[in-house]
Amino acid sequence: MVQDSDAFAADLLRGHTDTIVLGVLRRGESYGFEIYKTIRDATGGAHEIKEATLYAAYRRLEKDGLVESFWGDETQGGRRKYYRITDAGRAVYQRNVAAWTATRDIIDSLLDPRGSGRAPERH
Amino acid sequence: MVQDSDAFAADLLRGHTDTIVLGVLRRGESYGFEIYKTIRDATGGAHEIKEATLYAAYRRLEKDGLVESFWGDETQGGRRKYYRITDAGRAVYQRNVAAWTATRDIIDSLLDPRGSGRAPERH
DNA sequence: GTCGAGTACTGTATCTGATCAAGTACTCGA
DNA sequence: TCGAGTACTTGATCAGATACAGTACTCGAC
Repeated sequence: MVQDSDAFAADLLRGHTDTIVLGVLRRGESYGFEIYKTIRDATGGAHEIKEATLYAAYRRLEKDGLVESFWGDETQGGRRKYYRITDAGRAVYQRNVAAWTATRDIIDSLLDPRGSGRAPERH
Repeated sequence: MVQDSDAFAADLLRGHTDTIVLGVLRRGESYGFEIYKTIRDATGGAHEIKEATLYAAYRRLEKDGLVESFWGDETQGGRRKYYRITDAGRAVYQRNVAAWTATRDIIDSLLDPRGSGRAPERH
């Protein structure tokens, strides 16, 4: 959809979800819902990455060996599945950040967003 | 796919295609293949937005009234379909650039790409 | 004079990540 | 005990991107 952009259009983050999750886990292990809240808070409460999207990403990342999971030993109460980034995950993360940086600069140059507080083409 | 990122992973630009096309047309009317070449050149030859993707975007944008098209009067040779951004298109473009800027900063803050040549968190 | 590369546009089928919608299950404070 | 919040899961569906294929014209090379 082209039109709406209340705060964010639907899937502007698409394709970056895995990298974002790796970016959160790079700082330390965490569990599913906490990662979700971290991202939600980072987006200023506009939490446009939905739970289902993230849980799908966790599975994808684990299948690819980029994160590993284990159940926390919450003796009482709600179970939590923790995730930890692997070495392979860190390597992919580095590459994906580079890809993001390049992509970001390309879009910036094509959109030329004046007044965005950032000067394009300065180096 | 998480893994590969030779130059760009598959659809990192996803969701931004329409905005990018509007960004090109904002500078002046153009025809389909020329827009394609403009974007391809901007990406340093790594043309990750495919022709079919763009032609699909043109149709979408026209359907939504954000661009209008007309056939060029190439008296000799290949027909060219020209596109011109409409007022509605400019309005949407402005909003989408704002959405892009916000999205970009969120991803930047989550990825914290040090050494990207850009200092996060400065305001 | 035709052959291939490049230009230029189109259509259809398929893939994949994101989302919707719903459900399960536990905790804790009112 | 009831509702809100925490925490995870699954299945169906959507839409944009891509693969693949095709049509048609131009122009330089051979």
